Amino acid sequence: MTKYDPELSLLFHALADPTRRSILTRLAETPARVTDLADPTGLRLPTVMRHLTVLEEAGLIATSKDGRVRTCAIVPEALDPVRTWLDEQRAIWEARLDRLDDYVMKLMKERDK
Amino acid sequence: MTKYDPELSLLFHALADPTRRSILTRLAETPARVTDLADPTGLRLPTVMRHLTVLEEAGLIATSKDGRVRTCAIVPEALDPVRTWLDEQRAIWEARLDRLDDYVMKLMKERDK
DNA sequence: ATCATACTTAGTCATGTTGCTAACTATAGG
DNA sequence: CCTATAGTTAGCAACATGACTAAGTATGAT
Repeated sequence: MTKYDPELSLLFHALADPTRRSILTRLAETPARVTDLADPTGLRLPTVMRHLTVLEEAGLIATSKDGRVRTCAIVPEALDPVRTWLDEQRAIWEARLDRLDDYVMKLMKERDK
Repeated sequence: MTKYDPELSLLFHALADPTRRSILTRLAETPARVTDLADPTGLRLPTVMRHLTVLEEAGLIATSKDGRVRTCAIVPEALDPVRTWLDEQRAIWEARLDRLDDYVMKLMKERDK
């Protein structure tokens, strides 16, 4: 299932940037305005805006504008597909672990040669 | 903790590509040679090699060369940091869920206006 | 020794990403 | 009305990414 999943790609890509992860962590505390989010990053507003767009397109945050202020908040369930994929992988990987174990060990040793 | 984590960035970035995810899934079944991995992707060898390098640098796979054949295998524990980060986030996010819930709902509605 | 196999390396190309500045729009406050 | 605030848009530069071809190296088979 989910052979080629654009949603996962969007999510993983959004999470691959440290600035975006820090924004998410910040938003986990409380919703915030764009300026509030930009401040601790040391980046300019347009740059942060772009990061917010990426996060929003991945579904990780939702934003709304009230007057001239845009407020951003996390969408907690957005991480579900990631967690699901991870669980699926772990299931498969662990099922094969027995017969892979020796193999991997051998490879690891060889890799460090 | 892990304010700015290059390891997480490497992992998430490696997982953001569907081809790389399909390679991982394929490797979950059994170790495989580079050619075996390239075949189902429809991509050329050098392209697949690059993907393998990304996966290896992220620590997701280990490879070794025996004669002229390079064999690749998954490194199951490589996903641990991802899982840990996800769990951390969920913990924070869910802790704030009560007071965020109304807020998010409002934002979601507004977003779809 | 010769030849096919299995990568590997080098170099190109188009596109995407991340940062910036400058200039613009829209709203709140005095 | 005027001005500061909050965001937005446009456009640029530097570098990264993902694909390719062409040519090289190393190894197994005959």
